[in-house]
Amino acid sequence: MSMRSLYCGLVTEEHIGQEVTISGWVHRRRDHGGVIFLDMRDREGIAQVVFDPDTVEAFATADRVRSEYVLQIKGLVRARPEGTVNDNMRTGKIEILGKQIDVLNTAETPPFPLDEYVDVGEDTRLRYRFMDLRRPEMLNKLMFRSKVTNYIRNFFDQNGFMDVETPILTRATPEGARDYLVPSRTHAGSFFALPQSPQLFKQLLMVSGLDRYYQIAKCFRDEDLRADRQPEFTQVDVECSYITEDELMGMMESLVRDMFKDLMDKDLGDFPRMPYAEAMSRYGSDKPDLRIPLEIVDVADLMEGVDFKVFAGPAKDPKGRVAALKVDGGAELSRKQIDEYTKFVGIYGARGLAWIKVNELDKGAEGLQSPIVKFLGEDVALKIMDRLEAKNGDIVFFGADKTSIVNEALGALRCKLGEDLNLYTCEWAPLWVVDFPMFEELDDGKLTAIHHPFTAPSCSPEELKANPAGALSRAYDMVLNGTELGGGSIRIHSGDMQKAVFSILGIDEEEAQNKFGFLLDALKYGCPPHGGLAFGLDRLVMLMTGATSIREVIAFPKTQSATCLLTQAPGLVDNKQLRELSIRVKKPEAESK
RNA sequence: GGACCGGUAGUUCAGUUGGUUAGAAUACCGGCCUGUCACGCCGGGGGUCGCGGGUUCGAGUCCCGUCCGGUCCGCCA
Repeated sequence: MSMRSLYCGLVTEEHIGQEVTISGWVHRRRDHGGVIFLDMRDREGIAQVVFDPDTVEAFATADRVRSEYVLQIKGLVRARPEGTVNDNMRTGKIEILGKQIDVLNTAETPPFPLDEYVDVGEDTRLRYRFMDLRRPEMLNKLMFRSKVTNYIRNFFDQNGFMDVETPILTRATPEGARDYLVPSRTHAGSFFALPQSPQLFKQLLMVSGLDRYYQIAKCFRDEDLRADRQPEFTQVDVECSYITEDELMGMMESLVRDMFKDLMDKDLGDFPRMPYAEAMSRYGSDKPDLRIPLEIVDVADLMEGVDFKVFAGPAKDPKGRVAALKVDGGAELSRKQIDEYTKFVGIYGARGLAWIKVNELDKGAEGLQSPIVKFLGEDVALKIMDRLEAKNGDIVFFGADKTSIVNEALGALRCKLGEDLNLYTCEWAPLWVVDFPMFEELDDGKLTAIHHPFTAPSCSPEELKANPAGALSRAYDMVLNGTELGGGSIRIHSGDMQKAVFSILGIDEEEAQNKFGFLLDALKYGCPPHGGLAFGLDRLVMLMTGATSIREVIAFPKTQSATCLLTQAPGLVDNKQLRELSIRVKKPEAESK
């Protein structure tokens, strides 16, 4: 005897005339005195059950049940009487005439409404996440996520990839993000770290000859949170032996493209490839949102003799950039809006936001409205308008500062304007960003790896050592709508190259041996050329579902302060547990519950 | 570490220049109602105004501190 013959949401006209058993929650109860309607809800949707006073016992029970009671109902599927069809419901053409109700469980009044008509605060939702996930909107996102992971597993399986689990208890990595640490009981004073990614393990699997590996892997980083960053998140982790960048990018691109086609009927087309330098120059970002047509244009060469103080920036900096961003029709922006954008670029370190409104270009500089034209000189101002192909009604914003500040400020402004003014030219804009530099210079002059120190450069160890700052890497990032979806590279498979990179990063041989000895060892024993990539699964599903935060596609996410409102984690532990781990906590009050 | 926004009934919110007993909608409880579908009508109960100080004759409102939630900067090889 089954508790259910079919899901509420899947009752259709096909079942008319059949006796069915459904089980689910009371979504809504409408009591008309002489007739009672119960909307019954389960994972698949909602069906209306009608109770007639003639069925005395069931009617009495229907009178008594409340929201979110768990019921098993036996009844007869029938077409709704004429004029009572509800076209807004998938099951709106039918109803179930209730014959028998079993109350499987009662429920207290829900802490917040489970319908779509009220936006409940996220803290309340997270405290009662088990109720929040009952909402069809949330259930649908989790069901979609499951479809995505299933699609991914199928894809890799069909392409000859092996799913291998790598350790969660592993070693702290000295570089990169802050580690989550786990104290070892059996080795007092020593700690495991949770993996920031399975990077080194998957490379070792290539040394082992697995040839093609993938894993849907949990990763952990103890850094501050954002809408698209959680301390534990999921990566689709991939690594292949004997593969080129082109093959790898092609395969990953087809995975994403096919998935969008099959799961959402969206055609992403071919992903364009853009060198890092071009992305930075045209969009001020290594993950440009190509839905927005605005571009950043250099204008420094037109400004010989101009005093750069007009930009409220520093005197002309040899490492600096002077660039402009033209917005079609932007002359309509009010002074107040421009002030807000000025404040906005300030977040990124810009000391001001110069602008020129193009009112009547045929009047020459007279037709320009701007606080800076008199400082630029009319001639220079017009040359800039000419280069930007500005026309009446446009506005041009300027950035002049250190290159990184100009890029970040104008890059962010470009995205902000795109959103505010709804300048999007398409729904989906994927691309590959390629030809990343190997290293980036920090303010103290030291070099740091842009990707990670296992990324292969596109030159020999000798060339790398001769000009590390100029070296490009064999790395690639997949970007969709301004979000970095995944990144990867061809890896270093020779010990000499690996040592050369460590040395450039200021890691001496002893330190390298100490921290990465197992990798250097592995490279000695015949490591095949290999490369791979990792997708951010949460971000991918976020974009696919239109969610504005990855918390919306994670069943039990953390708050911005990295706590769980549902379980109250992290929590204090008993002194006994601490003693077993040889740990003493500094603050006395934190030692006891 | 920093900037900004928010915290008032179960929920979503309003609350004027600091001034009577802090309101609305919805949810909840009771009553009525045989075709609703966010049913409707009548009635009722429900408040640590996040917390702690301060100013004041008087604080939801002003000031200081603090906690919580969120967006962002830093951070995230």
